[in-house]
Amino acid sequence: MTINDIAALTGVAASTVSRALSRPERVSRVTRERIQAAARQLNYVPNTQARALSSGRTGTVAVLVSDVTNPFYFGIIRGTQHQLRAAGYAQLLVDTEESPELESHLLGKVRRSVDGVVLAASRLPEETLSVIAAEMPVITINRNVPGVRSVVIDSPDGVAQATEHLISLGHQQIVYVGGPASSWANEARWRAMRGAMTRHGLTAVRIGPFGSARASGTAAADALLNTGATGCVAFNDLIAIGILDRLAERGVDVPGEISVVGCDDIFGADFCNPPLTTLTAPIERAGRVAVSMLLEHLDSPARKGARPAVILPTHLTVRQSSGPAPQRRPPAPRSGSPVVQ
Amino acid sequence: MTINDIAALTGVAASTVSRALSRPERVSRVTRERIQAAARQLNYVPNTQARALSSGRTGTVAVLVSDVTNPFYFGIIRGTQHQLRAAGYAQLLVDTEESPELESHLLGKVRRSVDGVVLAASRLPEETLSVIAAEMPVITINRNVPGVRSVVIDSPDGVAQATEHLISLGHQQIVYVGGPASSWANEARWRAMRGAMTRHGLTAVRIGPFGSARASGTAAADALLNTGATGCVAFNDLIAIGILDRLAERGVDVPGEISVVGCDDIFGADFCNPPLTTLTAPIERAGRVAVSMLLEHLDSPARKGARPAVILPTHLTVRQSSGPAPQRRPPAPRSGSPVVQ
DNA sequence: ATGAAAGCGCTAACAT
DNA sequence: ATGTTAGCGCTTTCAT
Repeated sequence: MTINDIAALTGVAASTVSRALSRPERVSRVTRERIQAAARQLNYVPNTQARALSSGRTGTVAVLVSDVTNPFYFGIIRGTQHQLRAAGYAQLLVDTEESPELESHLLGKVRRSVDGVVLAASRLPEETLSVIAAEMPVITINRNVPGVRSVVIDSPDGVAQATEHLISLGHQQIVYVGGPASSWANEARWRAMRGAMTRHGLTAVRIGPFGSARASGTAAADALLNTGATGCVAFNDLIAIGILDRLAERGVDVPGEISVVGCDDIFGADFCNPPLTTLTAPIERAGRVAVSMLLEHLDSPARKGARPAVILPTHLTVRQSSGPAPQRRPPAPRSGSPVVQ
Repeated sequence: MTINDIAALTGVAASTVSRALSRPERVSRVTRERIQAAARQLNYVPNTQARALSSGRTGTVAVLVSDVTNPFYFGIIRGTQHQLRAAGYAQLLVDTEESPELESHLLGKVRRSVDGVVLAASRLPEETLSVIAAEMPVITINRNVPGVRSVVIDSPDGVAQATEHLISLGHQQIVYVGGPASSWANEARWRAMRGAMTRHGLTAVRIGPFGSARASGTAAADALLNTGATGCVAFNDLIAIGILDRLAERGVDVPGEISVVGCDDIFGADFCNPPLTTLTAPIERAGRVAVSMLLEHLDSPARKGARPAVILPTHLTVRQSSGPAPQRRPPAPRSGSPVVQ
């Protein structure tokens, strides 16, 4: 089933069939309708590869995530999937496994197979990113590099809010539980927290880095207790939930003895125990916006400057893992050695 | 950067370059190394489209899920992603949005763009599935159709275990909370539960169908209370967690007044409140095995009969949402009209 | 408005 | 073992 079959059936040239199907306006109404009818009748489906080979456009967009295992990306993937589908694009899902090398390698591999790329949480250095963005349409999520279109979720602002929230509850010693060292968002969140603390004459403490996994919460919770803090803001909900697990295991009451605030509001944050106070991020929307911007750029690469970066707001969702600071000084560090930076 | 550039640089024919890169053993050692060196130096990346167009193989596998939003599929996607990557394949992720029409349409669209398809929870009728499987390499997950390779998670067996578990705790009135009507797994689970109940001289009751979403749990919980049952097994964890939400909202104690058992053991089932007793399914493994079987078939379509279907065992994980049946007769139905089938 | 013809980059016979 | 020659199915000049 090729355009040639349709051409034979309708008695026109293959090129006319091609036009009727790709640029209907360039063909007379009657032939167009005849061709389209034949195509429908023959149940014709264009061959993507052939089309791509001659036109250079693949109708596919790659979405790179650093870890398919992380629920945060599920939200992103939902958003991209939704928007891509609506525009008739296919989605190539790629897991870079937190490795800059792999990311760069895979990017090279898919380069010719896609029209553009959504980089959700790239681990690549700035320069590399700039170079890549110059070679192909790229949009990053939660990563701000000059000259590269991006959508970033304003978690830093949210982290500041979260910090104020804890401070207003009487907490004085608040710890930032750091995420992966290579994460751009991690640094941004830490800076925001430190800033907020400083504005209140307090000193922020940071522990970590920890991996973005629930299991990391164990070590994080132990380190956290060791600091003697009464509250913490974790890099993300996964770690926060892990901290909750460990704290329960060690018999520490949340929020009675210690308040825990997460980040992102992933699936599960509202039904864990206690339900997690967290920064609600428009994750799915970030995915959708990223794709919109990318496709917008694909359609008119001319307007280079248009919407180079959009920032999506977050808000604090207070649930039950945060509460007033304990009245009495928290007990001294319990055990183990500090992991304070 | 094409094979022609490499050919020019090394002074051989393009076809030799092609061979050196795709079937290294068919080229003399020296030329092969010379070519490979040149390819590396020029940073050559083969054009997937062109390769696909002439060879018919795309190096891509489509994974169709009925709803990217459902955490169950995250597990599947992880598994397929992992295994596909290991074999050097790319993964095209497709969401069929629970619609058989859309599924069939998208299948037609991607048909020529992929080497094979993994159908995770197909909503297509048997005949359609048979037809498609005859036309292209297909493997289904949790869907058993004669003549179609499949990997099915033995949840029915698990549901039987779960039912016995509840019976052994003294429950007599146990309800099956049904999932989507179009789900093959849903029917299989219901049959398993009914069978187990019958073996113990009890009568199973089914409510539903409900959609595979946490929000469905609200209606499900209300209908459940209305039956006066002391225990239930839900089609999946998403619904079960939704039931837990609603039960808490209505002040019903779990497992004191009613026991809730889920199915699949998705992310979150272990940290919801109370932690969910559920059937632990090897979800990720199902994805991996599906891909292995598919690729195995792609490599040697000859052995048609090899491993036509594999069944993956499940096991019951007892947590805190199930317990002894309440001593006294449960209170009479509370409100609303029954949704009993 | 339509047709003819030349490729896109690669693989796959067929020769040598 | 390597070179030659056709295409794969489509888009896209360039003619008409």
